[in-house]
Amino acid sequence: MFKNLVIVESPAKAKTIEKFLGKDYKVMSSYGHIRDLNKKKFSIDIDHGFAPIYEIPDDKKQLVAELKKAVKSAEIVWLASDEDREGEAIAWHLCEVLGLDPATTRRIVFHEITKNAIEEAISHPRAIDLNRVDAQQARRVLDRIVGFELSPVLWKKIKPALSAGRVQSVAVRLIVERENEIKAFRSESYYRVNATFLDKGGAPVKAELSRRISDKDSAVKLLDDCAHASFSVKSVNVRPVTKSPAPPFTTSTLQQEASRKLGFSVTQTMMVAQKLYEAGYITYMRTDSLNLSSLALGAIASEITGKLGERYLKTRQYHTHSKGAQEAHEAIRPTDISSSSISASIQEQRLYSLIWKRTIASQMSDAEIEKTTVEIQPSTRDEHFTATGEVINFDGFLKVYIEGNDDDADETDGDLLPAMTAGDTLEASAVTATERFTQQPPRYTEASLVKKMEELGIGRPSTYAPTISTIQARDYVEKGEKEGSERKYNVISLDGGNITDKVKKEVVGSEKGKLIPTDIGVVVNDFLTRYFPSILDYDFTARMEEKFDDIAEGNLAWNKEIAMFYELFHPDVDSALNMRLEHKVGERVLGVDPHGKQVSVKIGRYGPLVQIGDGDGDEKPQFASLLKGQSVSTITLEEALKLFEFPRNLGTYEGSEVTVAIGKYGPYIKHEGKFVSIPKDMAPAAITLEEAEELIKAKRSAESKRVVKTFDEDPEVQILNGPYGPYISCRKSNYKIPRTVTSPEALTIDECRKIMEEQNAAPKKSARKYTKKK
DNA sequence: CAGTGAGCGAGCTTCCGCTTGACTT
Repeated sequence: MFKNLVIVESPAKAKTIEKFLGKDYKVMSSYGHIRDLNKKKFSIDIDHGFAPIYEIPDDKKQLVAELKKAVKSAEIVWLASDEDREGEAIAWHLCEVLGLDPATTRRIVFHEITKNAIEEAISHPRAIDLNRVDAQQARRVLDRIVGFELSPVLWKKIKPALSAGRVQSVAVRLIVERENEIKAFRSESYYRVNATFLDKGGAPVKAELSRRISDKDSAVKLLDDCAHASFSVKSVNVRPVTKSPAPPFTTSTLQQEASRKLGFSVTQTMMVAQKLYEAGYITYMRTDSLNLSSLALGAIASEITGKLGERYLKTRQYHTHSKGAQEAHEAIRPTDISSSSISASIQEQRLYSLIWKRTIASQMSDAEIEKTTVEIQPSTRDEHFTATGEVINFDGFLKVYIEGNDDDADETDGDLLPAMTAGDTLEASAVTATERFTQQPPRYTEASLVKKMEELGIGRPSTYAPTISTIQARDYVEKGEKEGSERKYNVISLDGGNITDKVKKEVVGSEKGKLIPTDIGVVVNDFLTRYFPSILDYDFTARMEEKFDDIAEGNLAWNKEIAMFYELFHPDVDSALNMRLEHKVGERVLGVDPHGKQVSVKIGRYGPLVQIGDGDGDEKPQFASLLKGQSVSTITLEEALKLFEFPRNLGTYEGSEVTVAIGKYGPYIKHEGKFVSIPKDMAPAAITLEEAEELIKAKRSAESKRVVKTFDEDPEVQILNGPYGPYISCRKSNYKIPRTVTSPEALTIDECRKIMEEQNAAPKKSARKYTKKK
């Protein structure tokens, strides 16, 4: 028996605040939402005011039972879910399910987990805000309608099991449109001219010409002019600049910075952050707030003054400018700022250190920098050279943390310049014109896509990472694997009066980890933007958010707004479903084959394919899948016809046939009933018998390493090497080697038998379904 | 692991936002 029951969203939070509240309070967690629409059914009663039909999912039933029991034995129930739209709805669902009265149940909120904030919240309970709950219901119902009406259109018109939604479809659109910009981009070359001058004392001054030179002839001419010029200082300009620190982390900026500085994927960042949160090292990691609690501000201030001195402190409160931010939590910060490092896994330490530095820096003074610009005039030309130098007079926050940058800028200013005054003469020791190329727009990375999504207000901190996984799982987008390629460029130098011309090489255009649309992504996007332009509009979410705000204010009725939307949206769905097109969506006719039959490419049930014959006559068409790296939009007739040359017989090796074929998992070589995959960088159409033999040999040697140990006593028991490390195999059954075993190769047959027995005896835990791709 | 894609037919797939498990032979 206890007096008070407090329900929060997160179990880690429950643990923390239970400590603050004392023994009269029991704190439990709802683990997020406890009710939702059915996972598979539409669950919206369109004819009755779009009433949502909620249910408690199976994996929440036990939790709900426990909450019900706790409610019975409590005198007062406090609903302390987050102070945002979803939190309000969670509180309301709790009332509905637990049989509490929304009008009288005490609803409390706190933005920070401190004793003061919690006591303050307890002393100011309010009722549930039903208008805000309605805004959440509108959001939920809208997303269900869009997702569950649009996806089936794609199943019918393009390919089964595809999906569309308010957030994911716009994310895909961003990536497809960026790719289109890149395709339309034509790189141009120009010359950048750098020079090193020497002052009277022989000190070097690095400078760059104030304008770009468009072509090689002009560059040579300029260098020639410089060879016959004298140089003098035209002007010296010194001005102070200040730099301010970046605000503390939100989910989005943490994902970006962990990607730039630690090379983490957004999922990885969130997994590591979750660990840190559960261990009590950091505050909540799914947040859009820049706010730091007053307690935290005080602790950070004393940390800075104590370690670095008063001069480095500048207390700042940041305010978010993000669209749709709901600020239910604090910014992401260490819970104990006096710990600059923690003992945990390497990844956890690195992420923690990043958060610690960013948090400290956000409360530090501006850096004070003196920027010097010197203009250097050649006697033979109108344009001048510019040298810039920086002197840091006071480092401020730079002492601790510098924010990363997405574009790989190759500017280098910040050199120290020798003292110069106008009229000084300088001597040119070297002038170099380097060929450069205008840059195509950069492809999105996971992190830069999150940044863009946040700017547009689509998605929430809890969904950035899952959305990026979804669009990859649906094969709309994939991460680039191509390393960069070599490019040649000219370097023309003037050195000691002679002009020399060299060709250098650089590696550019690496696509590793960049998001690139697939054929399916492109076709789905073209289809959706054409037939559902309003949903795919970048401002759709922002406009809906305004409606939700009005609903939350009590100025609009949620189901009327949904009805208005539905009246416009649903007819578009119907007409898209029923339209008849001459060609399948995304189909492209390449021409005719030698027999005069039509050759076309399109998206089939299993992905992109080529088809010979249009199926009009009696003859059955022929099909072949496109290879990885080939695209519906760029494949030529010739390349398409080559795909029908498989399986290809290469000849014989060790007396048996060697054939090349295209399978479900890509191109492969078949020999004596064994399959050998062909690596991505080899063209299956051009592979030779010799190359195939090499691959077969390589596969055999890998195979021989697979067996770690066999036993004379029992040939059916083997220790094998698998992707997760060594394991025991016996008659098609596999057994995990316990973690306590340090050297599996030393296991005896008896030990193996014991391990197998134990695992056979152990009740097989209800095998969780693993949604494995392919 | 290693084609499958029409001409039968049924049944399945799918959204966004809150939360954490239990799981890797």
